[in-house]
Amino acid sequence: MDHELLVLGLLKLRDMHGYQLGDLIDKRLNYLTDLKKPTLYSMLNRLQSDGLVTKTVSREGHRPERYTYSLTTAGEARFVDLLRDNLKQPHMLHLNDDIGLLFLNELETAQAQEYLQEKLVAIRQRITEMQHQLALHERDTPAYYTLRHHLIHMEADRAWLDELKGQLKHKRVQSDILQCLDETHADSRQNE
Amino acid sequence: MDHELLVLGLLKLRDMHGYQLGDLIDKRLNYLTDLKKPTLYSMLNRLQSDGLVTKTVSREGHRPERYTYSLTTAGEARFVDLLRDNLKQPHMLHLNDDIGLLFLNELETAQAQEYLQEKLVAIRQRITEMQHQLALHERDTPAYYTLRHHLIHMEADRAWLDELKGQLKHKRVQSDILQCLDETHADSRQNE
DNA sequence: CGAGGCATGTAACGAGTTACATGATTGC
DNA sequence: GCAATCATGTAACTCGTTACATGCCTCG
Repeated sequence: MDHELLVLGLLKLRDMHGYQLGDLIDKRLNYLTDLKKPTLYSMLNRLQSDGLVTKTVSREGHRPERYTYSLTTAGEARFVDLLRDNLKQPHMLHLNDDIGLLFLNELETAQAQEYLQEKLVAIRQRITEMQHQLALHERDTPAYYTLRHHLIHMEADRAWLDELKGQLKHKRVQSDILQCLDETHADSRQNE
Repeated sequence: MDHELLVLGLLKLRDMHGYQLGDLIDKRLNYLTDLKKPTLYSMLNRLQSDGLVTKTVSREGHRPERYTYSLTTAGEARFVDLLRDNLKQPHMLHLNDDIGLLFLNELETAQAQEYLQEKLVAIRQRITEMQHQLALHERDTPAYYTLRHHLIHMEADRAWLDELKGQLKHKRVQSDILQCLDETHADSRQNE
């Protein structure tokens, strides 16, 4: 539902046509999500049949037709609902990096280190890019907030990778993911 | 593909049947992802028809049948491929919280503060829970790594929310999300 | 004149969710 | 005896992706 919140919110700030909306999300808000254009277009159609937005055709010269969308009253109400939920809810954050991390000891230490180093370099670069982007915005604007929030998380990641790099050198870790399986049924019966 | 990595990786550590796998993910690895059982079952079937795992039936007493899965050689190769990609790639992290953050000024300051406070309380609680979970694991084990990584991010979030709370009090922010729209086409023509 | 941007889609597909079905066993 | 747990699924659905289609405009 967060994509819906995004689209309704942007339309609340200003009426827009689909392509404009899509470009904005692709080019300026790509750090928030990566909603693709076809998904967006079909969502706009759904929002319209749900009565949350209205569509008006317009054409400038001989350029392609534009369908400009505006929020209806129902759309505004829906927006507020979604916003409230989004702000209250502590979104469960699922970091896909962690899944690889879980199997780190299935690889040679040297290999793992090489891969993680690659990731670290890429993250450092992203951080720099984002810092430049952040510099373009005034303090205490919404875009500033989200960029800063993002940056904080990326820096947390970088710090983490630095820490991990150091620890990997020293010891060979052993897996304990499955320990619970043994514990759980240890008293009742043997598993496998 | 990360779910596939997870399942293959767990099966590499130990042969398991579907329910066992599902329970492990639900109860011990819920901070990593929230793969549901039906999804898991259908994935296991797909992995089997792709020749990455094999299935063997077993029954203990009159309990329901179990289908125990093991990695094939192809499965192991696939696992290593996925693991390499996962470790190298700096996953783009899309924080859904940020979408709400973007529209913070569409709400009364007091309201926004109330909602964010609610989120903050929930996050603090999660941090405590996770600290307890972390205490159960030895240092330098894979589970320890992932839990610690997670904790780092949640603490980053908490710090961020504390910072934001302070800043919201002072000033009324104004939206600058759309500034780029005006800029981009300012020279060519008027938008809307 | 060709590449790339503007503007909107369709079609086929895949991954994931919820709700439901089944049937046995265990624990209170 | 009733609820929860064990164990495996099916069916219908939503969301999202990729690849493709169309056609006009602008810039070099």
